[in-house]
Amino acid sequence: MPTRAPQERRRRRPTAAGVLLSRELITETALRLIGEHGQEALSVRRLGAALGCDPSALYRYFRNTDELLLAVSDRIIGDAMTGFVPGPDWVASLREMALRVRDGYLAHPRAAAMASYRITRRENEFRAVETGVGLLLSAGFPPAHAVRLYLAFIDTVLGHAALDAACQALPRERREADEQAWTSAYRSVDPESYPALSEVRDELYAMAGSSFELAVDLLLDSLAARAAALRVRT
Amino acid sequence: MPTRAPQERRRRRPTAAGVLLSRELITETALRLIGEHGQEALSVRRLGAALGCDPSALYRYFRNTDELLLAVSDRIIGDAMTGFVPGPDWVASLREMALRVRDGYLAHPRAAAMASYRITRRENEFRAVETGVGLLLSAGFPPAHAVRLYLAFIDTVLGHAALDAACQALPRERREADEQAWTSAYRSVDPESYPALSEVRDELYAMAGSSFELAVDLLLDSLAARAAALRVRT
DNA sequence: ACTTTGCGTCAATGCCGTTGACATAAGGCG
DNA sequence: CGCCTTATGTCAACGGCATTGACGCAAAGT
Repeated sequence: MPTRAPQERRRRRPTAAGVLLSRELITETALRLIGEHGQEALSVRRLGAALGCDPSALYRYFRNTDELLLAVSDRIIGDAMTGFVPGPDWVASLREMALRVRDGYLAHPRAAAMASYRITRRENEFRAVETGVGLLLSAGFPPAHAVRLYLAFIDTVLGHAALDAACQALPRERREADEQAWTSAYRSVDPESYPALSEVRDELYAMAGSSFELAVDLLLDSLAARAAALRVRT
Repeated sequence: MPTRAPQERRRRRPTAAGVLLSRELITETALRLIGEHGQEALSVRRLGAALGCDPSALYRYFRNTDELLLAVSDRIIGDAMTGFVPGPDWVASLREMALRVRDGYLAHPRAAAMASYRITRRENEFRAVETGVGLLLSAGFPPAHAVRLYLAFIDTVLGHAALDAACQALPRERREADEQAWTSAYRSVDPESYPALSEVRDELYAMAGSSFELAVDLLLDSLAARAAALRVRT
């Protein structure tokens, strides 16, 4: 396996522009490109241009763009969770965990959009599950409940994060068109056919935003209520 | 109605292959293509081939591929919601709506991934929003709350549906490997490093399933609690 | 110093969405 | 019935995309 050897490269050769390529440098540059110029800035050709090398040189380091994006995703997850330590308040801790995951995804929307539903089964994921389940156990839930509730929690977080990231990853004009729909198309519906929509027409602008925090808070409220009910019963 | 009503076409002309094009036929064929061969099977050129017409003919019906995608997306919503009539119990009605949307997306797993986060601005989506917001208004929420809570609700539903659909769309062996991970890799972690995981090891198999219904029920519990609190306060 | 070979470069392939010019037949109108 | 307008299918072309195979140079290992 000449190209994707995980071990240190033995031969290194500067590009025409004098750059020394490496997997790290490539993933970093890809992240930077996405962050600076939006999602459509990431193509093999543009990445090559940004790195000062021929586009095809990247194939010495990644089998294809999918593998490159997975490498980028790995890095995102790691970045998001580093430094997180759960506190004594399990609800607040789960909340912070949710926000961290969301922020990590939103920082790199395009990569996130395609990575959210892929299970990495790596160190970082182990630690996240351990942390989340541990928090629910500390809340007093029995193991069977803790596992199921954690799944509901993390899927809600991931689902919302993926949705938000996917919106963010849309080309600017499409995203703006989608958002404007709530203050134009939706505002001017026929009151006869759509009475509820008409009644809330002055609030519809809120539909353009993200519901992430509200949804997480609603979910955590439910978890807190169930934990409290448990404590009363026992 | 601002639904950009594409008024009935007056002139119709068969393609070289003898097909009469229409928005309906095109969206149907697109949906079928995606379902049969994955979302990368959907390109203007392939769609043209499947329809027996020149690719550029499609631009007589849709301004670009994005608009076509929105039409496909709206059709999924329509299929999911046809025949749904909200009952007097708003919680039960929202629950049924959630399940219907989930099933609609699962019926087209590959299309769901690319459609879940878009705002179609079309009739079926109008009706769905009308229904959902109407239910929340009937629960006693003021307009501003109804809109925000509906967004949290539908995003939770769509987020979960997209996750489930994305898993469904994975190649069989990969999906089974992912599911088995919860009964193998995760079960055998080091108890010292991962105490919580070890404590729940006999329940981890549940992580392989979907948390959709539990998550929806948790959310609806929260909504019901807030509605009750509202009623007490007033 | 000599050989080996990793890897950057070049050129080419075959996709993709989209556009503008063109041709033709459908349908209104007299 | 025949003309005229125009909707709409077709064709050719453009520029961008990911990916590949051949090539040759220089770095590593001896």
